[in-house]
Amino acid sequence: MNKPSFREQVLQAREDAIVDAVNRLLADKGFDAMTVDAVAAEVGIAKASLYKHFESKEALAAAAMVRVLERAQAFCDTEAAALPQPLDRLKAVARWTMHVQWAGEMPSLPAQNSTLRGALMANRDYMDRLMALSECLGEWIEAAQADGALSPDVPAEVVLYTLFSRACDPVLGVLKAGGSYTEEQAISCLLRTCFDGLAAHRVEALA
Amino acid sequence: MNKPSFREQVLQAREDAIVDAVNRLLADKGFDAMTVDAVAAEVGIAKASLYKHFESKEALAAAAMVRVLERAQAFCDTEAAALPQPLDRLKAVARWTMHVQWAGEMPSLPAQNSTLRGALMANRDYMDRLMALSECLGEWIEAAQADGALSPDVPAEVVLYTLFSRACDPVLGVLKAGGSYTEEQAISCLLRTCFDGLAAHRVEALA
DNA sequence: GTCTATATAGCGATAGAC
DNA sequence: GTCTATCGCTATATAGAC
Repeated sequence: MNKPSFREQVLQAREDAIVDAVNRLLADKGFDAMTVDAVAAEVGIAKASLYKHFESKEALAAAAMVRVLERAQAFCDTEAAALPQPLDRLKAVARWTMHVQWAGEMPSLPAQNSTLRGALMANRDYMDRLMALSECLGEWIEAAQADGALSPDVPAEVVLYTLFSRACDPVLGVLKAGGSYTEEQAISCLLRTCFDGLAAHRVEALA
Repeated sequence: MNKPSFREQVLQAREDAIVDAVNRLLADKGFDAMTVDAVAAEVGIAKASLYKHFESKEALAAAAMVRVLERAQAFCDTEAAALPQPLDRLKAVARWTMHVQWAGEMPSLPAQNSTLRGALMANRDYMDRLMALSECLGEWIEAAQADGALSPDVPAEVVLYTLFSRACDPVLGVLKAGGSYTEEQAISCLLRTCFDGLAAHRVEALA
């Protein structure tokens, strides 16, 4: 682990700026509508220079995904891990993803683009980070199931997929666009919907 | 209401075939990856002929959306309306949308494509059907809230948006691709997740 | 490594004959 | 209304000078 040279630091800073721009565009317009020209324009460099850093548009998207996965992992390792109850950790992570989405920093990729899917699954960095995060969440899910906090009717993998899906749920964007809710109101409402469902629980019916 | 001529019936049949193909491709690859050439190839006619029936790619997508909205409305007017409880009607509709998605017949459009959004909102047919369906569901939602079946913490519009969102929830596709669940198992599980949430209810904790 | 300029290809849409 | 052939544009990716 040598100390990076000044030149390497400058390079790293430039790549960070590129990933920033990709992240913004991905969150705003989506992968298909994002053009490499737009990325270059936002960073303020020529398109050809981009291809010196990343070999394809898919690689750009992968880099943005890697970084958001790193941010998620960091949140899990610190703030979420500090909570005693597994269920509360999962809720904290879900809440965090919604804040990221509200801030316009959640790069959301189309599930159906096959060339993108292929590039991502061939990307070691991306897959490793995704696996690591899934494993961390998976442990909490199983713990929450074991202590009865999570419904036994929903398999662990379905819980995991649902958490990932809710991180990109378009409902939040609609609520933000509508303008009738504060960030806290909208997120709390969707969190409740996710973990407690749309239906009333009617505990009082037993009284 | 004159009886349509034979020529008009042939035309109608052809347009139905076009919408069929568009619907399949939209469900399979999404709007951006769907090409007009592919639509023409699947129907078995020349691309130029397509443009005699629909003026743009966006109009093709709109036609597919109109038809699925019609199908949904028909389900609401018959099978769902036959159920006595508003909550059960909403669950029936949600279940129906999931069956459509499982069958690969749910055209799902990207929420972020602005030209498509503009074309849809300028399309009278589409907007009218969407409004009609939303109004129908909205009444049931308010009725279910009034009788305490739906959580009072979730605003009616959030319930509505959530139902639309779950109709396109990628989780179902992942479960189908995984191959470990039957259609009935997967859909029942997601229905439960949607209406009752991921968390356990712990009614027994009161005992 | 950064730039300008360009190669290459796919796609939406149209022209014009029949 | 259907076809073949093609236009016009855009977007990814690259060549080559500096």
